[in-house]
Order: sequence, then C-alpha cells, then structure tokens
Amino acid sequence: MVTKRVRMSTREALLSATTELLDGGGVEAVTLREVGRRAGVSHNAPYKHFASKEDLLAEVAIGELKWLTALIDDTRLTTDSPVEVVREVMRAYATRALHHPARFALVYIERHSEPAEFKHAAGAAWRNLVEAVAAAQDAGELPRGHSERLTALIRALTHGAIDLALSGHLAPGQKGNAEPEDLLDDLFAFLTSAADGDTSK
Amino acid sequence: MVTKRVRMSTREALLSATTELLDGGGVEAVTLREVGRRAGVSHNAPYKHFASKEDLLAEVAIGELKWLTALIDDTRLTTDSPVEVVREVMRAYATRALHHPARFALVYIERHSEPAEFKHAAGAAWRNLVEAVAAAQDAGELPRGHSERLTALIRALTHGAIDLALSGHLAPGQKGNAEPEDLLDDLFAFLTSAADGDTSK
DNA sequence: ACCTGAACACCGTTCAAGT
DNA sequence: ACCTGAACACCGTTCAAGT
Repeated sequence: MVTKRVRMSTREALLSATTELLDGGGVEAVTLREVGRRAGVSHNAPYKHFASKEDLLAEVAIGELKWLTALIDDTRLTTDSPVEVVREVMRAYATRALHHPARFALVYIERHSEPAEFKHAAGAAWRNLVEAVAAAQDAGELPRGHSERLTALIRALTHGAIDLALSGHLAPGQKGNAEPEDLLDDLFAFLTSAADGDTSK
Repeated sequence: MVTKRVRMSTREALLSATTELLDGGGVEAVTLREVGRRAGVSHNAPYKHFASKEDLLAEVAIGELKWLTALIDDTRLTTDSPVEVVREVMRAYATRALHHPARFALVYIERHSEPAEFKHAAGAAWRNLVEAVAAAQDAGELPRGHSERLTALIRALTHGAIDLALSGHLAPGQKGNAEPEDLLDDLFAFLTSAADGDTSK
C-alpha cells in the first residue's frame, strides 16, 4: 500500500505507487490497473494526470536524473579532491543502480516521445558531470583533453559495468572480483596515472 | 515477408520472421501473432517449437552470442597484433550493435529462465574474449594483471558506450566526437600506454 | 477539473480437436 | 509430431457520463 503520512494528491499517490511497484517487481509489475488500485482510484484515473503510461514512467526517470544532479552537488561539498568527487559520484551512482535496477533502466528505455522535462533533467545531469570532470582535469588529477569526451568515457564504463552486472554478463563466474566498483577503481587508476605523465606542455 | 530461398522448416521460418520483426521494429514489434503470420502458420504454432515467446527470443540472442564468438575467431586469423585483435573485435561488435540495436539488447534482457544453450553460448563468448585479452597481455601490449578483470573493463566500456549511444545519453550534443568507436580508441590509448610502463618486474 | 464503468483492440498462453 | 480455432485472462487506451 502507498504510505501517506501527509495528505497526498492523487498525482503524488500515482507516482508513489508506480515507484513502489517498480522497486518491487520491475517495470513489468507496473500496470495502470495496479497503480490505480494502490492509489485508491480507478484504473484510468492516471490519464487525468499523465498523457500515457510512458509519461508516468518518464516522471520517475526524471526523478532519478534529478537525484544524480543533486548527488554531484552534494559530493562536491563534502569531498576535497576534484577527482575524488567524480569517483565518489560514479561509485554512489553504481550502488544506487544496483539497489534500484528498474529505476536505473527506466532512464534509458526507448521512448515514443521524450517529455521536455526529461530532456532538461538529462541535460542538467550531464552538464553537472562534465563540470566535475573538467574541474579534476584543471587540477591535473585527470588527463587533459576534451572534457565531454572524457566524461563520456567515464560514464560509459560506469553504465556498462552496471548494466552487465545486473544482467549477469559482467565477468561471469568472477563474482566478487570484478564488480562495477572494482572496474571504476581500475579505470581511475589508469586515468590518474596518465594524468601524472601530463606535465608535458 | 520471410525470404525462403531453400526449403525452410517451420522452426527456421519462425526464427527468421522473429529476426525480421526485431530488426524492423524492435522487440515490441515481435508478437507471436505476427511471427506466425509471416511464417505462414497460426499464431500459436510457435508453441510446438518453443516453450514460450521468451524462449523464441532467447534463440535469437544465442545467435548473437555465437556471432560474437565467431567474430573473435575470425579476427584472430586476419590480425597480427594481439591487442589489435581485441580492439578490432570491440569495434566490430559496436558497429553491429548500432546497426541491430534490438538484437543487441536481446542478449541482456531479464529472463524468467535462461535456457542452458544460452548460458553455454554466453560462457563461450566470454571465455573467447578473455583469451584474446590474455594473449595481448602476454605480448606486453595490454597491462598485466587479472585477465578476467581487464576483459570486464574493456567489455563494460564497450557495452556502456553502445547502450548510451542507442538511448541518446552518450555525450548529448557532442555527436560525431564521442561515438563508441572514439571511446574505444581512448580506452585503448590509456591501456597501451600503461602497458608500456609495465617493463617493471 | 477530476473521476468512473463499460467497451475496444490488442496480447501471450492454454486446450480440445484435428491430421 | 505438428498444427488449428476458440477461448481465457490480461493489458493500455478511449469515451460517454457523472460530480
């Protein structure tokens, strides 16, 4: 059941039920009928608040993107070394993704139409991450070069490690030795080592 | 329509129709009714050849895994430098994934039950890739260390770059400068550079 | 403005029946 | 052994109708 400590609008109740179902049984457990039931409304009430099931799910994905944006801000405040900010962010992102796999996947599913708010949230998270990487480059802690491209490298490794770990394809039979966190450590070791040789020019 | 140059068994026709639908409209275009129609049988004839729709799709995924295994073998025969074998394999894998996104995704979807043949094909592809990486390490062209873990690093980057590129989240607004192939080049540059410093011990 | 109940057009899967 | 047609239990979505 949807927990409602305070008075919840129907819209909030629908989103809350959706997240609950998502975390409990994956995206296939999310049906508008069950969402409605848990929110205490009929199975087509969602259409008064969201254009489609896809848009309802997109709203949850937006929440995840905003969480990532906030994570970067928070980590910046609590961590001194710029490269450690990036590393900590990616570690925390991976940890959350492994604990909420369905929410993680939701951000990257195919969409018939991307709501403007989704595009905005994705852009904000991306730019914030690029800034964190650029700061580490400026501090000489990450290799010089195109910041967006280095950010893409770091993000792609993180994303791939998470997705493969979730589907059981990341180093099968090597559990405990090649987890996403381990691969992040390895990548950052290579990157910081390359940055040390960057004193040239 | 399913092309049948030679006499096709119903099973082959079903698989062929599935692949066609997959390439044409993604996994959501694959319905047993349409598969049956294209194969010239009824909408539940597939159940005489596959236990479920999931198993039918798994068969296609197995084909992709076998393709990867064969790709590694073929590349080994045509490429001299061991590290170039690995790099070429990952590049070719990315190219194919970008051209057949639905088949690529099919390998990594959640399954209620993994057929034994699927597990076998995934294991074979993985071991073949590890061997290629280990050969490059032995040749001093990739950094020393746990081969499975380094393979996982390379695979995770490749997988993540593909998946992010397909969903439009890989360096948005930087199209043409941070493609999967570019990130592979960057990673291999860092790795080979680290291998050069590996003369110690 | 928000919600409901009935209905529609799908879907995967099962099953009795045919050859 | 392989296939069919009807049926079942779901689904997302639409719509007329209520407040």
